[in-house]
Amino acid sequence: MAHLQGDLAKVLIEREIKPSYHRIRIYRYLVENRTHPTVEQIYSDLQKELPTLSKATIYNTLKLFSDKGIAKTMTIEEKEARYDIVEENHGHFKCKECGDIYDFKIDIDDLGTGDLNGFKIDQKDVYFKGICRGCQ
Amino acid sequence: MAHLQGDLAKVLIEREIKPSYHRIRIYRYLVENRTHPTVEQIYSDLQKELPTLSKATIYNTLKLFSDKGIAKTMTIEEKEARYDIVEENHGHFKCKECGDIYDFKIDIDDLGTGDLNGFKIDQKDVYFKGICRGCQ
DNA sequence: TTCCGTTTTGTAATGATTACAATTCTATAA
DNA sequence: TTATAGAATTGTAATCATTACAAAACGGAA
Repeated sequence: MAHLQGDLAKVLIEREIKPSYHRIRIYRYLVENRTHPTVEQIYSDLQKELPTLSKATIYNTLKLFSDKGIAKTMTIEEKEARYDIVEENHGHFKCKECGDIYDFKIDIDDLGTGDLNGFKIDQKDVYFKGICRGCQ
Repeated sequence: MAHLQGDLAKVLIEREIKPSYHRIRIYRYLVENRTHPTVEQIYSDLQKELPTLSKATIYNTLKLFSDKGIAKTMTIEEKEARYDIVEENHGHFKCKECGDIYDFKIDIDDLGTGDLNGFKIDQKDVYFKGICRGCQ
């Protein structure tokens, strides 16, 4: 436990992220709080110990983490909702480059319901992200 | 084709949606444009033919359609992004009632890559929605 | 036609996110 | 140790999708 900060710093360095103090603390927060926190939550919790922390830093840092692959955003990365006629058995692929969204066939019901016993599942969505053929 | 409006109206009535003219036109737009349109796109396209159409109506109507199950929103219904440490093989279940998000085990790589030949897939996300055990 | 409830409109408010310039920090070299 | 350059952080203002809400328009029943 004594080397926690150091261990975390190592992870950042491996991913080519300079381990500044704030970055380490934000990363540590994510590791210790597996609760899908919002920026707001991260901010209000960490501010108790880091009074000068600003939201802008959190946004910057999370964006950096996402780019480097050690954290990810849980929305499909849209601030604008998009709408769809209800239709079964397809997933959505979003190209990071051109932003286009492609449908692809997938049997979503093949997905087991995992360990969701007793849960009522109304909707199943599968989202992939990457680079489409045309943008490679 | 002559009865298009009427056919669409029937679908709405089946779902207990009073088929007002604007509602039919918005539904028709979704049926004819399988392009995951945004509210902005729906608005600017439909406005050419329906000059008095307002965005508020589109928001209202899409919300109604979603509630009645004939359309769906393609985001996980959050305006606030949530963050996650990168970790493999779990999906996210969001309870519509309490808003909590649960992880569940799933082998996402079991999902075939569908017909995405030549696409580079960086990230695969599975989102379920419904009612959790505690809220039933 | 009149009336009532529903739908639609327009605008103002909200709230997350981004942009950006100014400030602070950090590591390295003199 | 001090100076300096580049990176990180801050704070605030701007942006933009979405929601709230009251007023107006609409539509069907009597």
